[in-house]
Amino acid sequence: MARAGLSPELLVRAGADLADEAGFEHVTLSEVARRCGVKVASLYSHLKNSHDLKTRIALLALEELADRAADALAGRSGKEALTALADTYRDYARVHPGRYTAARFRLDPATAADSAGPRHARMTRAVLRGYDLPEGEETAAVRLLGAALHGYVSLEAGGGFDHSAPDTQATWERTLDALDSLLRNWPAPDHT
Amino acid sequence: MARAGLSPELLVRAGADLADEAGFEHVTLSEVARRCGVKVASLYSHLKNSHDLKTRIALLALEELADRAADALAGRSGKEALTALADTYRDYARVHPGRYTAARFRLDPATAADSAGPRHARMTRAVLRGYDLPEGEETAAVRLLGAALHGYVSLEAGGGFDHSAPDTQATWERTLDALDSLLRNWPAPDHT
DNA sequence: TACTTCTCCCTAAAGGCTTTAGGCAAAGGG
DNA sequence: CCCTTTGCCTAAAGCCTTTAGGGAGAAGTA
Repeated sequence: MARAGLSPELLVRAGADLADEAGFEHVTLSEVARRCGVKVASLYSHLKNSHDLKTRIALLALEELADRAADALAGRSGKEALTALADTYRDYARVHPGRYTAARFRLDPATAADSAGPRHARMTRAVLRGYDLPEGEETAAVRLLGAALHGYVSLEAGGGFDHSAPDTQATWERTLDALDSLLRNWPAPDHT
Repeated sequence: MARAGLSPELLVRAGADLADEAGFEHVTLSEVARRCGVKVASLYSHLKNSHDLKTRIALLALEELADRAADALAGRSGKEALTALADTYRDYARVHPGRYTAARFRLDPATAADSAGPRHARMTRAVLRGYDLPEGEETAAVRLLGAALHGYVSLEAGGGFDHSAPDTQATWERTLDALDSLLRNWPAPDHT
């Protein structure tokens, strides 16, 4: 039998491409094997199981996304940085919808800690450094910003905006304007 | 054979409960049949197929969520309304995580149009009526608000906030303060 | 070069989920 | 009371995952 030259990296890449084409939920060892011209059982020498494949695709996506975000952020601050980070996420989700979904795959704590996840958190905090938020408000702002960006991108990808009127590019720009404005005018805690 | 008294409603309810217990991605006709004390093939008299079951669970969740939101919004406006709507979503997602996930299940356009989805959109717009947004900015605000709320709730549910410091209740309240403030001070389009 | 060892991919098989086809018996109308 | 309808069943085929065990290249050693 001619050797196919499999490796975890090759399989993960094939799985990630499959995710982008067919959706992350359709990523299957069988299909990956088929695409690599190999029998399913052969994959088990390189991957623990199906969950392992999905985890590795998630790690790949987080890494790719963090690399792009880091490039986009270099040398920018304030609204420019906000826009750069946001556009990076949105563009990635559009070009690589399956990978983007994979990036949300739930990882166990140890794996998550070793992933590029923390890099993403640091980059978000770096963007916020361009705004001077009150002491102790950073975590709330990180979460709001993360939520708004992820929420927008995932609703858009999920077709949630398909049946309402204005094109999503316009409302995306307004969303970034609004977030920028919010960060520049972060409200004091409301004690009513 | 004693009749089990199946019906689409019964099966959908069983499926929704299963989703809440095991996660929407583990909802399976086999498991639903098992829980109803019935063989799998029997389900096909009541449901078209597995996708049909998931669709119906999604419709149920959207409906339940819209009913609760409508109750919570009754008689409120401004920040009270915003908080009521937001808390409804968050509480529902915490008590019924599988149903909440199901509510994001992608529906075909015709089904979506007939679902409670449009009610949700109308309620969000109703909340915004309590703020006077500039002409033509409503859709952007609807999307930002929907994105922020869904994003927060889904990141929280997905464990995205598990490994950072402050408790999520506090940052949730700050998030709502921030969104309220943003809606009260919606920025003019930025022509820089 | 010839032999050994290891690695890689294969076949085989068991178990789970989905879906369709066809049967039997309980419910319910005439 | 019969008979039609309906509801749940058995059977079977197809696809996916996972484990066990085998054969043939590739690589190291003499």
